[in-house]
Amino acid sequence: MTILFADDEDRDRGWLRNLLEENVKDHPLHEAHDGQEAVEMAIKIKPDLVFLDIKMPNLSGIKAAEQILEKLPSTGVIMLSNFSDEVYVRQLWKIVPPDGAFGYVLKNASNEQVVEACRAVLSGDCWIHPGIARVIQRTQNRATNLTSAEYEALVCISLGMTDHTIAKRLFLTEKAVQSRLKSLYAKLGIPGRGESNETEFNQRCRAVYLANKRGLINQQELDEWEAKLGAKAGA
Amino acid sequence: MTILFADDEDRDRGWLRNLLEENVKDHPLHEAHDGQEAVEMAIKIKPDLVFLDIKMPNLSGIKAAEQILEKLPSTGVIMLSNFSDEVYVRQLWKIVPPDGAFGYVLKNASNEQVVEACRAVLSGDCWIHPGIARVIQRTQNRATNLTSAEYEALVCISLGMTDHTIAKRLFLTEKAVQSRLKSLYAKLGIPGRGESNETEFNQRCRAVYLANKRGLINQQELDEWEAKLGAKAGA
DNA sequence: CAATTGTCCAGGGAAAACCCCAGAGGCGCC
DNA sequence: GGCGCCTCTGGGGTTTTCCCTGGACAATTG
Repeated sequence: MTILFADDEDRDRGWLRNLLEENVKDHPLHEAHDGQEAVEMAIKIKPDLVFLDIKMPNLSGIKAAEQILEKLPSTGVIMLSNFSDEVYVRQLWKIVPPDGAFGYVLKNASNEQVVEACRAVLSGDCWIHPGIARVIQRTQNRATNLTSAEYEALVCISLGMTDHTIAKRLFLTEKAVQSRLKSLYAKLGIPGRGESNETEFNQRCRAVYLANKRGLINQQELDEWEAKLGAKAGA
Repeated sequence: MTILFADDEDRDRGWLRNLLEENVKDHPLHEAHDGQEAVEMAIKIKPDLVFLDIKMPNLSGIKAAEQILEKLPSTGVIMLSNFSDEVYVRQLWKIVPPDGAFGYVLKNASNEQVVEACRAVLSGDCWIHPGIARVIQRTQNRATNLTSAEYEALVCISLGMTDHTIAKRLFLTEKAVQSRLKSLYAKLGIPGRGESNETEFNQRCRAVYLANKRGLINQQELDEWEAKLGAKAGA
């Protein structure tokens, strides 16, 4: 029962170490300081359980988890996050094997909750922080869950692209782009021009605002997309 | 030399207490758990130094600082923040008396840095975290520093309002709104339609993206504005 | 005082965003 | 097979946003 945990913040790492030493005894503990290191160490020591901070330099916790699960699918993974962002839940959902055990705990969790999550995952169960229960629900709700096409469009307008630019980048017609946007607006519940007698919105900006508010996107994610799409454009 | 510190997170509060006990000896320490409590305690015990987390329930650290400085202008204030958001620096700049001592430290600061900031403020100096030096610079640069009119416009489009809606809310003509937006775009360095041969942007959304990226605005701030402006609209 | 800067306002024009309608192909599911 | 869902497509429209030029006023600054 080996445990690996990765976090770039000294303070959080210390907290986690103390916590695990006291409460989950007799497990060898290993520390990593970023995502890259976590992956390398995991492959070497083949831990049963991995704690990963989401926000880490070099390699995000999500991507680290992806690589680790690729090589060692039976590893238990517990994500640590400061935020209840839906983006991450989305991504995690994709990379975790259907029968895999994983946990998602927010950093403001109590010590007991972390221990609980730890025990659950070690015994093959999942543990989801109460604070993101509703987020999980939303990702499984038909009416509000975005398709990947809609999500792509959302990212693009969030970066400030025009319909025309999006069409070029994604190899679509402008009509297709507008079609995606239309259904995106509908799913986010943004009233159209005719509807809703008083409040008038610029749907494009409103969509960005709501998406941010719901944690569908966040600045870090967008910056990565910007780098990706920008590079494609330059070529 | 009394010290008061306020933070809603148990973990951070414990960290701060230990740190101060060990390094800044012989000062009575007082804890508050939110902004409101911090203000009340400050008025009672009249501390020489106050640590305030920016993100707190009931009353934000900024607002708490404002109220404390109103009653006790000679209090030294050190803000603790997770982020290097320009919004907060903007706001802090306004409420701190010109000759007041204050500090701004990010939460990922080392223990030494916190002690250093503490000592500086106690002896009447300011201490600004290295990570936000450039942000401070920008707030004082003519070409990039937004006027309050431009900032208002920025907030409004970030919330997803149309020109027309903004005009109504702010009691302006649409032309005036567009005028504000135009200079906002210019200051953010967003190329217009004709310029910049290839890259085409939807300036409105692009402005929101860049403003978020630079920390001019953030979700929490926007939510507060939304509540404020929404209420005004309902009346 | 003059010069600068920020703000507001105007008209007219081009482009982008959004609206409604409808249809067709692909996909998985019962 | 029939059904629903997602997606792209088309035509033909309205509204909004953005552009340009230009003027007026107040406050600040040299």
